[in-house]
Amino acid sequence: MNTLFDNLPLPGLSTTDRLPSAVPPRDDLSTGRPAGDPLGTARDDVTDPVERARRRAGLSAGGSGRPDEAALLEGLNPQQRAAVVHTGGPLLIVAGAGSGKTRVLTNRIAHLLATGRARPGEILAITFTNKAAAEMRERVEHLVGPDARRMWVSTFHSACVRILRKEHATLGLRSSFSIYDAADSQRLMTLVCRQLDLDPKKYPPKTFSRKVSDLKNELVDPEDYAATVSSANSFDSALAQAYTLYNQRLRQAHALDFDDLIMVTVNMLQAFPAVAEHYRRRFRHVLVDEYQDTNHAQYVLVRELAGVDRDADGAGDRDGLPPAELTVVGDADQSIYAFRGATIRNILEFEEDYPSATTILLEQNYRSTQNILSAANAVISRNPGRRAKNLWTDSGEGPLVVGYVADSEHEEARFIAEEIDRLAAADGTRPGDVAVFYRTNAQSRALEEVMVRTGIPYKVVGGTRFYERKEIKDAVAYLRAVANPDDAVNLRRILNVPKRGLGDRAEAMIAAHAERERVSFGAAIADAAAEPGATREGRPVPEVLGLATRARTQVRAFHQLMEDLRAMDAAGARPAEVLDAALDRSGYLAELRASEDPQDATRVENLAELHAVAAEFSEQDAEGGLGDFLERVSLVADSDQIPDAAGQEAGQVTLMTVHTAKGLEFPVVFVTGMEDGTFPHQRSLTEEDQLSEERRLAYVALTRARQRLYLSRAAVRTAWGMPQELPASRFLDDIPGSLLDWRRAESSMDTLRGRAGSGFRAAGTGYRSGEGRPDGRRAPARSGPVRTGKLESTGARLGSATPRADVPGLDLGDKVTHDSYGVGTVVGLEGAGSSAVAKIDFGGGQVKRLLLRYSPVTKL
DNA sequence: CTCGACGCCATTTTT
DNA sequence: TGGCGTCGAG
Repeated sequence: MNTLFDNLPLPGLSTTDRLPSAVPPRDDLSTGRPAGDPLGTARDDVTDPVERARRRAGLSAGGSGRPDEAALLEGLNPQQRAAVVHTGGPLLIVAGAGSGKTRVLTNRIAHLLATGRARPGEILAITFTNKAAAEMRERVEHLVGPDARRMWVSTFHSACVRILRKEHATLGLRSSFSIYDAADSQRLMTLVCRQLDLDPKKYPPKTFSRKVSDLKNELVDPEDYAATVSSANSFDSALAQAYTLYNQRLRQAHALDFDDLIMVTVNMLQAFPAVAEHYRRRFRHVLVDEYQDTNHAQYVLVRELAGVDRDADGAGDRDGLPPAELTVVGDADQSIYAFRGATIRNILEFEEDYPSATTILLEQNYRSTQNILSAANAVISRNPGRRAKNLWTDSGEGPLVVGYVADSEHEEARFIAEEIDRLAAADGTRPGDVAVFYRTNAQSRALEEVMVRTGIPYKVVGGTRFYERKEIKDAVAYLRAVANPDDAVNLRRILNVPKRGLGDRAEAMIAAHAERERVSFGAAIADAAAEPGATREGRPVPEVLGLATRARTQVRAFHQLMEDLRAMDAAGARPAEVLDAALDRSGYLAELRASEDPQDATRVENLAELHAVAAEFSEQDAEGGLGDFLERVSLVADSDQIPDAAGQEAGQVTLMTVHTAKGLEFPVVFVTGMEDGTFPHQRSLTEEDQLSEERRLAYVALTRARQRLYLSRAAVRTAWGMPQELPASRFLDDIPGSLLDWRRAESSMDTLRGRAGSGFRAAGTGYRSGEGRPDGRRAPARSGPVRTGKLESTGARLGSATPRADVPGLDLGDKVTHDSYGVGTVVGLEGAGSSAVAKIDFGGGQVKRLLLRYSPVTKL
């Protein structure tokens, strides 16, 4: 990913002579609050022409003597160059996979600075991951020197946190507000639902939590939502209620969830024009990476920060500011986060949103061989309604894409391991050059087993993440509760962790007290801990009812612990010290250590790891308090532990999901599980939108490969303990046969049957790998490498008696029987072939939409 | 209040 | 298949 860039000759960029010596030194640690100086006048006031000239001179000093601006354009193709130098109106850079977009973005920023068109403090560059942000910052810094530190290069979320921390008073939030991740939010939602007496079966908190997230991404607040809901719909009105209460609870806890970070910032900017103006004056250049993954809230945020495209609507602006220069970079074909609210329309309709926009297409790929690109293009080109784009490369054909059909996931894994060994022997491919992708985390198991067995060093990226581990969440909950005494969710989490005899009952009493007295849960704990008859601010502390003496003693101890920890924090203890004290004095660590469970040993190690992170944090930022550390923990999470180290330095094969792989590249890539039902995922098969997203996902997967690409599938995959036979992925069908080198084109079963086939076994047949089919014969369906068109292999599995591979010719009104739903009537038919769907009324109000391909439906 | 048993349910997830 | 949450018995 960085090779292009690293090889670029950069004359005259020794960073030492970059800074005009006239500029007084300033502590770079103070960048946390640079916005007090919106125009950056205190430091880089370069309105002085002399100073400006000096800066330019500094930039072009030394080396080849060529102006630095030229160096920034060196080695770029015409489109890239145009993107770097573009001036003025909004700019959309449509950057295909591997087209050097990061380089363009960084060079563009450097160019802005080099030409004096922008000062570092005026730049806001937004990425989606902390890693991408760090990388960009580093690269720009490398180009233009330490001045670059004054830029804001961050994720949407951390930029918002930075703004919100500064403006917390405006919002009535304490500055150490808590940030709830998805798990915290869900916990809170569970509490809320329970309080509302909602039946968790009918109204699952998990679903509610997700819906609320969706609503926030759409900037729909509880009142808005309640207004749209008809009282007739019990689900929606329950949701509206829950949303309202959930938000109240958040506010009481001085907490924001992830989605709030964006939404609240947007709301604030809209509600307080002066605040908005402040940031607009500051950020004269707004650059957004991965624009295709922005959701509506982020889209609006960008508009608020950059200002609308007034050239177009001619509307006067209140603050008399022209809009900032907006640059967005993205690739609609790589949008794979729609399920989380990302909307591809943001990039597709950028030109409508910003009528004066310029669009630049980057289509030359510097990453992959032509065969790999052709395969990827073939897959993505099937997506409907897509803006045509064709990636090309001049780096040669390269080897064919290798295909492999295994009998089972174990066989698939074995093939991969053998191939890795073979490549190592043949051309010295190192494990670190290799990545293995899969659609879902569960698929890593078989791969890992083989890696362990064959001794290939490997590393699984993703999965249960460090900060999502229970013990880490517990420890962090202590810290959060220390920093924010009102944080109900985290207090409740640790109230009885480790066990201190404060169970549901005690918790409920405290919660009831908080409700009754209209105080926070934390305050209620304080009340419960108070001596009988104690007073606070002249008034008697209200008694917490229903709390047994025993429980009261425990609450007191707990409260004392928390207060002591808070005192430590207030006295300036480092986060690591507070963490130490919390784990130690609570008995948490002791409990783990005493445990026999080997899992608990790893938990202790994980906590040690967290401690190390905290210690390291203080080394980097000696002034950083608990709040700063928590912010880091909440937002940075472990994205940096994952990536670059993965491939390069360590000689380990990288195992990860395709989602995780986005933005990375490897010389050798194995994409596994190329089966309909695995990739594309089962649940996306019936919805066109979702299928399109799967296809984009496949596109992302394929375009990660530089030299060699392997696509493999398993004829039988065991999911949830049940072996299932799965047909080849339709994405394989999309790839022209001429690009593929099938090492093994059919499964043993296909061979046994005498025909290649995507055969469907009868529902309920306990097939096990290696076992022959009892019935032997099957209707022909797909063939392996060379497919003769798409046969209608939509075999609804028919009862175990007479399997057929074609669709039962269903018509409206036909009577059918389904293995689990029983007898029903066909009331609707949609689609054809492999995506044929029938609507079947099974009586009793049960109308099901069934994908015939997978449903055990038999015509009667 | 705690612990064990049972039953349910299972994508992807930058922040 | 396994992880989690809810239920009943001590």
